[in-house]
Amino acid sequence: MVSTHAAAGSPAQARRAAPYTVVKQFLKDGLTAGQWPTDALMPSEATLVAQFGVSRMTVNRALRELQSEGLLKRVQGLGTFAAPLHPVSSTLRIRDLHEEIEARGHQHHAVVYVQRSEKAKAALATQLGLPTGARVFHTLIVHHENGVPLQCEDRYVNPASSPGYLGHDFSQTTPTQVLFETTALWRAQYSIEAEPATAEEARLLGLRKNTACLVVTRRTFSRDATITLARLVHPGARYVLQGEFAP
Amino acid sequence: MVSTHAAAGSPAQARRAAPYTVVKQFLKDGLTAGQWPTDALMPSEATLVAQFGVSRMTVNRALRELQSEGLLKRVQGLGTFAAPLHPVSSTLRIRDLHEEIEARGHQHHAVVYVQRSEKAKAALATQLGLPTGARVFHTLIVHHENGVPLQCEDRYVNPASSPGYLGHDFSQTTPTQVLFETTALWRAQYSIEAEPATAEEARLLGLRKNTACLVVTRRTFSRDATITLARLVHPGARYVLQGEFAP
DNA sequence: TCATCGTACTTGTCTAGACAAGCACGCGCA
DNA sequence: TGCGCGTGCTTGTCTAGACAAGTACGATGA
Repeated sequence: MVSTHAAAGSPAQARRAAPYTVVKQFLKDGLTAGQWPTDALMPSEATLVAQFGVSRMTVNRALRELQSEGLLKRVQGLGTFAAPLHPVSSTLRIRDLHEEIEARGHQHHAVVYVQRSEKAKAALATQLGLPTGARVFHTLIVHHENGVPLQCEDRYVNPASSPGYLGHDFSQTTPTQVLFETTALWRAQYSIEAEPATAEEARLLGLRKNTACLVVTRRTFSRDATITLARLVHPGARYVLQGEFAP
Repeated sequence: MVSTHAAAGSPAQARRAAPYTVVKQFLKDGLTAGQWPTDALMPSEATLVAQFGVSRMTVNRALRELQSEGLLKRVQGLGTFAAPLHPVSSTLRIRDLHEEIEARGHQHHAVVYVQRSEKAKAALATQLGLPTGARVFHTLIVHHENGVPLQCEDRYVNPASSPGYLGHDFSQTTPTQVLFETTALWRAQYSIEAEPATAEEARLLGLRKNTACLVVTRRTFSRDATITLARLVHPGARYVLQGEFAP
């Protein structure tokens, strides 16, 4: 095949779409149009090569990317199949609060209530993977957006992971930032639930007791150890997690 | 370079890792070990080609995949840079409730309280992209896990998107499944917040009024129109959204 | 009848080389 | 001094061909 790669088209024209994106778009369009229902056999690489007049590597890249985006399933020796078009599962993005407030163009400030070393009780020690009674760092900070309390951050940190943790001024920087810069973050677990505010949380956030709150519990791990355990309490009426997806 | 592709190694041995995965792992390890701090210049493709003795396409694939995983930033003409190692933002998976319950090996059943066509009030019509007073389908269903009410699903459906919606028996199948099979799902928006249960919700879920609930609001779109608007209310004490990420 | 082998088709991966395009920097010129 | 252009580095993409490996299925033989 002669290389048609070089030229063509008026130079002032918008640049030609890369061939692999053309193939991707073709398949994507067909999928969203219902041309290939779930588990239908898609055209083989050889077919697409012939159809678009490109090399197999190009077609392969298009298919591989669509697979990694979850739109296709590929089985060696069998073929390529249409994946269930997002079985209503989806993903939700969780951002750092400081970032989020700044991104809204609002002002963030933090009030530190607790910043000390404590002896861990049994339950806490277990969660951090430490022996009962081991010393852990504890901070309790309330974050405000434009002066309104938005999050109560109750955090325990494994001293082994971040020995200098307590030395920071958390009215100027956030624990998240500190931990992020001083530890090798490796894995995190989240859970989100609704709970009534405890008496203390209600006081700190300026709420009535038992107000519905959105509670995010986050555990963060380095390769070997638990770095930190955080309980983030948000007034339900003021805080919303939002997400979106598209195939 | 002579092709070393063919042979080597005892045949009974575990198959050699693909070269691109070797390069990927090398870079991943260095990143998590802190060898390249955020925004550090990573080795160029040419360097890695020389270092690993593979072709540029192979190195390129490794780098491209790491970029799509968010671990690297690449700028044409400049180089490859270490991305901030997940700036604590992460993603949370949202699954279909029916799937989720079955996956736990539990029994799911649903009680239908409302299943009819209604005239949309102004606010609702706007959200569905319809004129005020247009007819919309309305279902109100409570889902149980092993007999315990777990979710109250209040859903409005655009008749244009799924004309046969009301014809289904929702004690046997879920609206999610029906809509998924009959419409071309294209995009969805989520929001998650904590709210006290309304009187009606409390009654349906067997809760005291004002109990903290986790409320997921989901809007789903086809390419052109809004398909459905759903309000999913979960008792805070019984339902937890969980997620995890790793680089 | 049933097990086994070969074949055709599929995806998985790699190679060596090529041209395009974006960026930084330094040299030369006005 | 200050502007512009060339040069060298980088990534972005494509090609044609190759071998590997997994699957299905029909043909062959016991």
